[in-house]
Amino acid sequence: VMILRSRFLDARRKRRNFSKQATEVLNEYFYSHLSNPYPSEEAKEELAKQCGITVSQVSNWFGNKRIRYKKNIGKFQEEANLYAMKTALGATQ
Amino acid sequence: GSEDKEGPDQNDPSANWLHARSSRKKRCPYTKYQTLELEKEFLFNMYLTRDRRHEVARLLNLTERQVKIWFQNRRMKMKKMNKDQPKE
DNA sequence: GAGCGTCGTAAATCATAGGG
DNA sequence: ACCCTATGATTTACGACGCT
Repeated sequence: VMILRSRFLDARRKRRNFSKQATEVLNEYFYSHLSNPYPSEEAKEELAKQCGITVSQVSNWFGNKRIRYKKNIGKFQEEANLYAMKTALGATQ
Repeated sequence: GSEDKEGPDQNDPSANWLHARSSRKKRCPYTKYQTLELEKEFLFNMYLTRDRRHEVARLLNLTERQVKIWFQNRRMKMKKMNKDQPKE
């Protein structure tokens, strides 16, 4: 009974990690807008479509990313450089 | 020179984002009982009258402001649930 | 013009996924 | 199996702004 109840109450917490590809798309947006990583509603919709997730999930992702990045910039430095290089290469193409 | 680092850092990007919220109350999770009672009240009606808010706050040992904000958040949650999954 | 409404968010916390 | 970190989702608490 307790199991059933807890499952019912927390059903929405069931999750799977996003695909590698989706994470890639989100990170590309995040690091290419690092000075203001706040996508508009339209941008969120576009990202959601590209990633195959909901707009709410995109919002969650950015909320988590911003705070976790800010809390430990050092940990994300490598990732930041990687995506910065990627966009730079894309631009020079 | 001081520019031997890569370009992207330049300044601290996080300092740029949003207000550095100094004096905000730390989030304190409500007890099971408090949440349950708030949910029951919400089921009864989604909007509180002044008197009801006062009463609920007193009963649950929360401030009226906390109760007000809880209802605001709860309404937003309901809206989000309807948006994400219209049924259940 | 004080007061409550929504909207978007920060920050902490929760619950689990995933990997060693 | 166990432990630990990463990660997505949820919960408090506000600021900004709207309406009355």
